[in-house]
Amino acid sequence: MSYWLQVVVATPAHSAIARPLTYKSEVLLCAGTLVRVPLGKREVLGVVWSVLPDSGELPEAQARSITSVLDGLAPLAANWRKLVTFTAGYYQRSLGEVALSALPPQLRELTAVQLARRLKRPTVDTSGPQDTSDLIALNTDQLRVISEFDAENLGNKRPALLFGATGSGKTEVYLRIAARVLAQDPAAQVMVMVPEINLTPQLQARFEARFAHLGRERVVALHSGLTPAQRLKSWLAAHAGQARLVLGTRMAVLASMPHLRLLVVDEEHDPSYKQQEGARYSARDLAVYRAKLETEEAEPSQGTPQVCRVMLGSATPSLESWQATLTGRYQRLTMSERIGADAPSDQTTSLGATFQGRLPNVRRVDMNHQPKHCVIAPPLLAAISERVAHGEQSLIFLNRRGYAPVLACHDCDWKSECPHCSAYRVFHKIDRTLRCHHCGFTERVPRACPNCGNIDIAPVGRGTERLEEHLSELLADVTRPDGTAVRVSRIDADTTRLKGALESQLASVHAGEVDVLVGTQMIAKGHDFRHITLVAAINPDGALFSSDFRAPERLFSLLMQAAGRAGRDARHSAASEMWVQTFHPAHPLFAALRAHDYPAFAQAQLRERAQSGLPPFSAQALVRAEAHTQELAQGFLTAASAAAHADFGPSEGWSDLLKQVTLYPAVPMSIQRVANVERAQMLVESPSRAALQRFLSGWQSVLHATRAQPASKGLIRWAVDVDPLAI
DNA sequence: AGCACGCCGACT
DNA sequence: GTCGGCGTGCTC
Repeated sequence: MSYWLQVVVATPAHSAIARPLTYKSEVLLCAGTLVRVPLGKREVLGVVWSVLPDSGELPEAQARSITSVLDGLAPLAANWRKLVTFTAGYYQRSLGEVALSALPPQLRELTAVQLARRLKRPTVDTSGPQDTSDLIALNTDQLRVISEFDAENLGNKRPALLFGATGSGKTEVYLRIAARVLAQDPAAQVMVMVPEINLTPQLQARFEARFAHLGRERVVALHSGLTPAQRLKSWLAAHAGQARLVLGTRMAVLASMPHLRLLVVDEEHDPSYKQQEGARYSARDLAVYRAKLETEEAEPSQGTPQVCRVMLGSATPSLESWQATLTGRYQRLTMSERIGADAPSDQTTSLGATFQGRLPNVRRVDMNHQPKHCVIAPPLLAAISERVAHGEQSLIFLNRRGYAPVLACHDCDWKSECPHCSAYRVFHKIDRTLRCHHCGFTERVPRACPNCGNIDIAPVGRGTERLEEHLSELLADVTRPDGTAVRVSRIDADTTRLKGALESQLASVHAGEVDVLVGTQMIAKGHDFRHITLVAAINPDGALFSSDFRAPERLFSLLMQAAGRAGRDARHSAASEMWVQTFHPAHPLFAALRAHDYPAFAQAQLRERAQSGLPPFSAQALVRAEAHTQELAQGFLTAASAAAHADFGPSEGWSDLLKQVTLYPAVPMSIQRVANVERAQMLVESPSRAALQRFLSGWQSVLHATRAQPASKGLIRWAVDVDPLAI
């Protein structure tokens, strides 16, 4: 007697296999069981998706038998499979791709025997003392938002958005609500997500200290910075229910957590929650969906209903989440106090209410009234000098690494273009190279113009490397209080390439070994520099008139976050400043920034978005195509668009659906060619998210059929990006 | 994605 | 004469 199993395996969306494959088994296995199955000449990991009474459409003889069962592992729960099914459907990818990418990579290599050996290792449960900081009083804001959050447990259990400025004590709120969920139910699990790996160690230490009483290994991290073995270990602990709290990046949202009762998404506006390859999911949006999935409706006969809440937190929420609080779909929790000062970190202090930290004063520098071509306006330079003389630190932002974005010949029109991309190569003075930031192509800087032989080739524009050099020259005569010379330093992706480099450079800033720190946005996030009293944005104007409608939102968030770096130390906070150099000082974005008024900024942005029918007032998807010629890439998209309109819609009501969906013409992507591949994209938009979803599902087969046409020969790949962040 | 099969250039 | 380039096609 054989059983017929539907098994999902890791097949990419491009392959014809989008649905589960049928295998034979001599033993009955339940859905969610992990198995190893033969696929072609290989043996791969698969997940049993369902059990069938027969082999279905497939002739029985063609079905192969499963190789082995990973029976040491509990089957993946129904809710996990529902989450994967939703993710695959919503983001237009195959079930197998989503399911298998949610499992730790090492699980694919392990045989059943190796896994059994791994699982046998006992975990020592050594409880530690409870963190005494639990005894520290919360401020009134924190107490209020927690009780508001709790009140929803009895109501409609909406997702909550915790809106609170940098340093208002959001982390302590997360800790408290997590602690209570864990205490109420000895099996309960909590997931806390952060945008970047950089931010996990300090947060992990804080969570581990607070939950030490639960025992060792009850708090685990899950992110791409872990070794394969660590990742497997964390995943297994979460899957077995052993780990009570999982701290992770976006990938963690798909982890198996059978007793999940709370999800926290810190810095929910952060773009890194959107996966940028493969299944392009938004971990924040999936967290909201997952909480809903895990919240069972109370069954009359049963006792307490199972509740899983989700809390999103930000000082500058995404406009999507903010809009949801305006319509009442999300619960808004506001914290307006900034905790000051004397606390060891941004956590609560009994003095919080008395010594409230103040947000820095924002100063706009009108660059129209400054000397031509100056990089640092004289008043800003004077302010920085003064800070140095007082022994205070300054932070200078420029979102462009390298020495200069372009190298150009003065005689002919040669510029440092990348031969493989439609972009300029950036001049890096430190190793005298020209580097393409898109494909990585690197060459030594030529001595003379490769085109005309002229020696006079010069850098155009400024990056962090050049700004650091420039500032060192400008500040050469400035001395510190002890009479020693000023110390200018730089932190960006180039200076932190080596492992541990970021940590050591941050430590050097903390130790006061740096007076002026130059850097890209990577230093705006999370790092708590206590002695910085001046923050300056050198050239933020680019985002004001960008073709990307989300650019102002990102800029506002970045500047608010940067401003939050200044004056966290109460001794200086009254005098701390955020400087913004701009040619458009009257821009409303800066007015809102000056007032630290996110709600005003959001209101203005949402009004514009509503008028233009942009998200969150519409739903978007992008189809991207790559080919060796731009014509072919665009041709594929145009053909797929035409096929969607041709009268052979895949389902009933297709033409009505089309009326609710706009397909824009195919256009080259903003960087048209990368590594000698031409890229094109097409925007699909609808006022209704549901209509867009139905359209994309129906269109999927049309896209595959278009790909199979002879005209599409030479197309390298295509993919759909649902809810894209950049257009 | 892997891993095959399948036709055209520089090598022991 | 072969080794190997990666274009095209299949995997229950």
